[in-house]
Amino acid sequence: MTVADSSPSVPSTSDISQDRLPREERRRRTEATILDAARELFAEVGFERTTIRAVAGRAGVDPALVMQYYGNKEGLFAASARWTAHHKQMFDAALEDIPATALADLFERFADPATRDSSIALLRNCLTHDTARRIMRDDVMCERQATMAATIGGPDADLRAALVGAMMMGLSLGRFLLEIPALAEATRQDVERLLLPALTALTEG
Amino acid sequence: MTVADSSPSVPSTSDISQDRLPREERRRRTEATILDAARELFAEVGFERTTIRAVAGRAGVDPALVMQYYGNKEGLFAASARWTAHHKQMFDAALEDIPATALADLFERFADPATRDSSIALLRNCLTHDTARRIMRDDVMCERQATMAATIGGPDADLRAALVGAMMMGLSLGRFLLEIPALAEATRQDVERLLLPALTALTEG
DNA sequence: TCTTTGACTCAACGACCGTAGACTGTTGTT
DNA sequence: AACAACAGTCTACGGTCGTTGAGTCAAAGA
Repeated sequence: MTVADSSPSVPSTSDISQDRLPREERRRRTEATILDAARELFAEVGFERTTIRAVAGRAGVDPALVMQYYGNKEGLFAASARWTAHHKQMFDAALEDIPATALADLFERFADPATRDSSIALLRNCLTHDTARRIMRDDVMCERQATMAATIGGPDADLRAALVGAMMMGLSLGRFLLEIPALAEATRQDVERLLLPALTALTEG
Repeated sequence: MTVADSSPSVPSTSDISQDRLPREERRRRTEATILDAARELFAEVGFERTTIRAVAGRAGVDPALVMQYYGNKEGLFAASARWTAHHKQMFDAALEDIPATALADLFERFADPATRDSSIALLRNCLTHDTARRIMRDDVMCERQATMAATIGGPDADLRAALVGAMMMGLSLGRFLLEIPALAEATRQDVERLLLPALTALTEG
């Protein structure tokens, strides 16, 4: 039995009484409600255990409507896990600011409810779902890596940048997904204080 | 359609012509063959996409036999992903040897065919399967962490050790699972050369 | 007001999967 | 040689899931 099927037809977002709305606006809202429900479930239980019926149930909608809007389950996931690259600031970061910028980016991404679910959905599924893996590798890791490597410079720039990315992934995993006690309960300040020197050793040689 | 169903009844291990064997020995071999096939598939495609029928097919055996030996799919996975703690050497490692020891442990684990599959199976499923997550968190990360923290000492010992563990996880993920080019193609020497100072900054303050 | 468009639902199909129970044939025992 | 034990197989059930096509009903246009 799928865990996600438990929640009945209680919409998660505040879309109560969307009567008296123009048809187009109403459609956009239900479409967004479905997408939010999908993101939540993909983040909570992963792609395989997430059911179209469960998504529809959480969104307060018929399962067939989900198919009509997103084609199939894969399309729904692709729409849910789309990466919002808000690390433009990384472009402007000087060499000595890379560690702090990378850490701040990570913590803010997981603190903001708007980006948290899609980040977790991507992270949780990137080892078992091909689309998630492709996005994580190409759109997240490789792109970040290129940006950082340009600032780092030197013969090992790419590898150094990739290692910084790997460290960030390991931290996210341990703290937010596996919830390893020592990592999950530590304050952001303590993590930054201990990790900054290590990352700096990686960016500056 | 499940990818893993494609391989027909070709046993993976060299158990051809196990006729003329005492019954007890023969049973042990088929049981091991099944477990190997399961480990491979759990490592390759993950728990959900791995089918009892596919495991049986790869082992050259009837699906019902898998059930008879391991009870259910969950039992089969638990038997496949059992962690073989061969990091006893970590106990003897002095403070300044922790980084090198941790890295050597990681590389050897993924190089040895005997431990590689179960490591990948555990890693690939620890975000979407509860048993894998529990083993990864309690039996792998927390235990390692306690061993290292005892050597590190100081008020931040636990967090420092946990961060080292997280770095190792991030590296394993990026290099062996996601196969991020810069990480997967780098030599072991280059990775160690760049990572050792960073890990040392973490263990010694 | 009549018609049409489109958001949304209902009911069901077909496939796959985990699992169970009865069955077969060979091996070891007396 | 007859019998018992057991590794291994065959067949099928019950359930779930992704997906589909026909149908419903309210809102927009003429």
